[in-house]
Amino acid sequence: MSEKKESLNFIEQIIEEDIASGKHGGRVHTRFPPEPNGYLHIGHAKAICINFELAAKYGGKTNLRFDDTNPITEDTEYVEAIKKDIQWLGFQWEGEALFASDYFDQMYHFAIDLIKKGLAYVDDSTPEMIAEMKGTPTVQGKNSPFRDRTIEENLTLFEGMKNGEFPDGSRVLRAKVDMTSPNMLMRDPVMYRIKHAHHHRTGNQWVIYPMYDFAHGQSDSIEHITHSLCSLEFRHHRPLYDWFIQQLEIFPSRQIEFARMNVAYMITSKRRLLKLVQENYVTGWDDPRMPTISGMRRRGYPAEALRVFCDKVGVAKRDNLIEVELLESCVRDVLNRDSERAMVVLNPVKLVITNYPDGKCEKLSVEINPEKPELGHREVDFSREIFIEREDFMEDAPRKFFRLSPGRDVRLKHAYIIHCNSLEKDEEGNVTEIHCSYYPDSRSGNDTSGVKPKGTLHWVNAGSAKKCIVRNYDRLFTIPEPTVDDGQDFLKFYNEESLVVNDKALIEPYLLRQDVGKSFQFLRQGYYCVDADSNDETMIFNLSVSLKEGWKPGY
RNA sequence: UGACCUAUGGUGUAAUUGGCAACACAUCUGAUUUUGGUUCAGACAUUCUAGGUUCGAGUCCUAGUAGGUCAACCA
Repeated sequence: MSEKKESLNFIEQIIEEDIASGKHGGRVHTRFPPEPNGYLHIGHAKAICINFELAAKYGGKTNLRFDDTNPITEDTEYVEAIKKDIQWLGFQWEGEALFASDYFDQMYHFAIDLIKKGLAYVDDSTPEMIAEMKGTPTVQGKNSPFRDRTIEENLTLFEGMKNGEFPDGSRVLRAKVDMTSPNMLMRDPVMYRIKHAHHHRTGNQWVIYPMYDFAHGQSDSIEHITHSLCSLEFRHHRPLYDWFIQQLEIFPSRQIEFARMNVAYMITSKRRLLKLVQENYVTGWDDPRMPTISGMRRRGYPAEALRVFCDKVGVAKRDNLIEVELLESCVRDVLNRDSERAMVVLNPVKLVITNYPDGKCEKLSVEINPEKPELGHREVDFSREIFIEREDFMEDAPRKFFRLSPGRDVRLKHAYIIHCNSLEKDEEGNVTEIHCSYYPDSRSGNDTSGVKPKGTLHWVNAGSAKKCIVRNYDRLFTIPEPTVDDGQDFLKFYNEESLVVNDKALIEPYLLRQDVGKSFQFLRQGYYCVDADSNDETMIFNLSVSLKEGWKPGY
């Protein structure tokens, strides 16, 4: 057996070094820490895959922990949606879902520890004054006049903060680190602020809430997380993350930063996604155009495709912009393998087979999925009148056009080879009907005609065709990076044609009453899934991704 | 007027740690095909720049250049 050396990403290298050195007894424990203030998107999908797959690879565990330390933006509605998305992606966290708010009491005592060590103080300065004293990246900060309060006074005031004796914004608890540090985050960061707000889990029990820097690392430590993975923006937080753990003398979780994923034509800013929803540019968080996990699910992207995509994208520390084509390739791959085939005519034109007996109806056998022959066949009606795709016919066709044109032959998929004889047009010159004759000995499966047409067309039987609605989706924005210039006007790059509804498409009856979410390959066109808006009257299909097109008509 | 991070095909990641620059996507050829799909074969790189160390540098050293991040009582 030839051993192929597997290449490791930089996080795996760190983990393997830790295991080799016996750190934490070789244990690997990660966590996915969403804030329940919005829906998960493609960027979260990458973080989820990394955390869960890395832990699984090394026999470890992954916690789901909601980072709910800001009561005014968070809600249980998001908690449930986030859980659903993670499970749909195919992952299960260790035990029950956890919450940073579960540790509020412990964090409070951590803060008291720090005060007692002379490493934290209550600051009465206004937010403006604190910002002023903090300096800028290139100008050192200045010490607060409240920095040298006695431990006893700090203890009393902090307890007063906790007991609700002071109004919002009047005081904060700050860590006493170093106002001259070149790292802004080390300039006496705020640990606790006063917020008389209702928390989605602790209700009105608390009026002080810890800041991210005094909650995240502490939660990691409490859960004995070994490798705390986050995105690059948190690089500057690491010295503070380590400082708190060191001063508190608690379990030393380690923060490791990786580059978050950017995908062309997509945005992952929660604020901007919310704006798209609120201003009705999309129909909701799960609009199939949204880069949210729920949106992609409704779009018909299989969870497996998302996982494969995240794996292929890799993990590194440099800024990146992934082409959507890679995502679409992953989606096609899974859908090609798994989805049933069906014939749907999106833009119908009638075709009459003049030498086919009127009133005759044949049951033709069609394969369900050529990639899975074991699935067998089903039957489709064929008769004298059918519909074909308008784009599959051209009166004056170039030589490279392999479809139907007067005088040319073409194969009807699963049926007969036909020869085009004539056509009818309306006053405006639109083709209204195409007349063909068929070769009776060319039936699919036992073709003895010897005719070798260049192309094969999909079709639907006129007598049994049903109308449906097809929602064709395209990228949400017209340029790859709609937020590059950092203007709020990313909306000017909104793609007005990101949704085109087609209500004249014709399906074969087989497609009626299929399960919501089920994917089909509409032969020669693309992958579509059944939308939840479908009902007994009308099926609604969402375009997941089109088939690759090897030939583009030049008109 | 700083600190930190990052630089490898069009895109994204590799390169057994100093030994023939690899894989995937995209693009372009060609073969196969009753889906112009799938599948198969092939093509596509001054490793940011300039010096240096070395038999040998994507990898090590020096100096540049470019991009990113940091000044919420958000996470």
